[in-house]
Amino acid sequence: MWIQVRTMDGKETHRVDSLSKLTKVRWHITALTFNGHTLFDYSVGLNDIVQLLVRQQLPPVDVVKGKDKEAELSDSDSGCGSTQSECDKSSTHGEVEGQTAGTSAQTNSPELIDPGFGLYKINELVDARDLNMGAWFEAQIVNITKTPQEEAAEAEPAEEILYHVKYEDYPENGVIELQAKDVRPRARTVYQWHQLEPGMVVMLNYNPDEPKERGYWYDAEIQKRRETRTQREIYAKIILGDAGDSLNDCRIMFLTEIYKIEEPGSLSDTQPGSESPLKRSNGPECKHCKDDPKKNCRWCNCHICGIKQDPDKQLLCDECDMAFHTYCLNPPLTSIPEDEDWYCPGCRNDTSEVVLAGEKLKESKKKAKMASASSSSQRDWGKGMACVGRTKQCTIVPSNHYGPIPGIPVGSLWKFRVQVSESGVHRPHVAGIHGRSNDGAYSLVLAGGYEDDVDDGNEFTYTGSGGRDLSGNKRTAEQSCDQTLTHMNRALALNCNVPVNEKNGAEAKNWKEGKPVRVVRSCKGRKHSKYCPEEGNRYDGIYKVVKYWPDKGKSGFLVWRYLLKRDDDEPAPWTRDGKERIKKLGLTMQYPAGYQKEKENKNEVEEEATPSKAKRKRKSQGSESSKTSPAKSPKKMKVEVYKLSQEQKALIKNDKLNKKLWDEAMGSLSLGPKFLNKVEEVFLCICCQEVVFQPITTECQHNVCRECLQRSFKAEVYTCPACRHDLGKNYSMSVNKPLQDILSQFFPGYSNGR
DNA sequence: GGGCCCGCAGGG
DNA sequence: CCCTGCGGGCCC
Repeated sequence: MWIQVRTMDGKETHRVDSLSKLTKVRWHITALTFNGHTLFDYSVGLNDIVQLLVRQQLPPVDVVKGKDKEAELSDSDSGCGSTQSECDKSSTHGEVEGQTAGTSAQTNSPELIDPGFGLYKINELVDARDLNMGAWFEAQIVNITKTPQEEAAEAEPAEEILYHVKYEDYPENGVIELQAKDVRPRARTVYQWHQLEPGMVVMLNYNPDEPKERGYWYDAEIQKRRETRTQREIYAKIILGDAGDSLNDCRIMFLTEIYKIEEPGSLSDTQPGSESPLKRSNGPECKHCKDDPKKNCRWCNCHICGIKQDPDKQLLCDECDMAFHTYCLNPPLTSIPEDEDWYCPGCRNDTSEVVLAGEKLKESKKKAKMASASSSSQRDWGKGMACVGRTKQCTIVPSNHYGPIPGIPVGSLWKFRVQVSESGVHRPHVAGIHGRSNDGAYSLVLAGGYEDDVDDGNEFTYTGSGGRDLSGNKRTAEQSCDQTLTHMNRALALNCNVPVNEKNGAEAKNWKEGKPVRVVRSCKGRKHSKYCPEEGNRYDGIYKVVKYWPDKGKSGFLVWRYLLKRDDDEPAPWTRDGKERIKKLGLTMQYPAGYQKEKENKNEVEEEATPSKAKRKRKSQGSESSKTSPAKSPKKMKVEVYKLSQEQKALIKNDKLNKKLWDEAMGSLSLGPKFLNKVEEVFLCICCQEVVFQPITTECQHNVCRECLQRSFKAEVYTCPACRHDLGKNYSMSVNKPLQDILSQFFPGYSNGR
């Protein structure tokens, strides 16, 4: 188990591995610590992202008073966060004075004041980088300070100059301290088309979220310049920050607004900042109404009525940042609440669940009921695979799907049951049979849980579940009473091609006509069956129930027994054909992401702990050590190509609208069964993240579920969810039937229940 | 090695 | 919501 911890402003991210339920929370994220509560107390779950709000340690009262409170709280949404952790500031005193002086002076007296150091003057107009997004904004310097000697001494020997700037368009952010590298003279030179060359680094307008729209001003390296008779194109690498994040091959939309990056100090002897260049235009603040004042917009105005009026009666939700008229709420509020934070009805948590600082953790009802609450055991759960949850879910077929899972060949191997569950082959975590008592069983696992079962590979007997006393929060136990033909036992009986008989059992007249059961063999069954794998769990193919009958188990209690027989064209893993096929398909043991195989881990540790001289020598020689450990990577095998049936080929050809996508997918036929993963990926709906159902193929060549697109239109968003191409309010949604047909053929029944 | 017993997932 | 369960790590 791992969790990710990051601060609300995104400035600090920590990944914390190998956690367990009782791991005490003791990370020091800047000034913040938890006082020893456990992750469990905080209901931190698997792969959760934990956001911490960095709070300032309160300085003496007189300092707080003089401060602009807004400026001190980091504001992540406006995109203009401050530069450093607020809590580390110690020299707030003098700065406050400078800040206020600068603020009041700014608008009225543009006179430049030289502080005697640095490259800029107070009141100079500059461009300043926002450190969160890497974009540049027009700003003005309101003060310039040096880092106090004693603070700088430890980190960097040289003293550092801090420029205190105010963003012109974001007065609410207050004054931000920036280093010299994040400040530069205001851009004033626009390049001509013919001046632009690949390799040049310039500043231009780009919108990473919606590349065709106006966005913010980024530094970018020109990669390609193309000119035809009718159009000009520039592609550039957008630089998102000085950490090196960048976006390659971005088509630039605003070619007549590409600015030269001014060198620091380059203007100091002319009249810097005195004449203000034309204001650069950013993208609309609201992408929904494009800042159209005539539109009622539920995103930039009241989220309920969309009307702009009464801004003083609009409450901002501290979670989703939407505005709400006090009188639009249900029930309406008569006044603005006094509390510092306010959450809209959609974001508000049950207040009884919220733990305030210093308050005792409340016991939740669910946890009170969980065994761990009452047990005195101090066992530390959660460090392995015993109690983890799934990290993915199989959605290409529904959970009540009969037959093979598309893309998962016989012989597939997984180390843990949770992975088998993720694959969709056998969904329950622990249970041996997956089924529904009024439908049938979809899969079962042979794990030797009932020792009197016999297994001949092609044919095996299986014992039903139940008849055990599971009190004490157990999952298995000795047989202690009779089993009944209910629940999963009845489900498995229903697979048998004969009317169900709950008293005497029954035998199929034509067993092959029964419902198919996916069978997984686990290494645990190896004690009794040589057909079970030596390690992990293996998918062995489709079996059918030949007959079932009540029997007396070794314990003396009644159990239900089933005889299953293999009925699958794919060869069984233990046959020669099967072994060859496993090789051909390159099937190897799958381990969970990030899972370290124990043996290797141990060897590694041992070697590290007690390195003999000889070993150490060998290690330092490098290449030889890789020879001594057997090649970990399996030999690259040529995988058997995925074979399309004639019908499939015809259906693909029919889907003319998606020819390009199918060409792309077919490029992966050589991946064998993984071809279907590619199809899944190519035809994933960007909204619901499942294979598109009742797909609409848009004019911009994207595929979305009809339902998902309708949902978008209902919210008055009439653009393609994938690329934001405008589809128009009256867009007629017609399902791409050829695509639906071929997808149903690849992923049978995937649309059930959608 | 063997008993204990946890959260999770699924059905009903 | 409740009940069930052919896993699997922890701890003796």
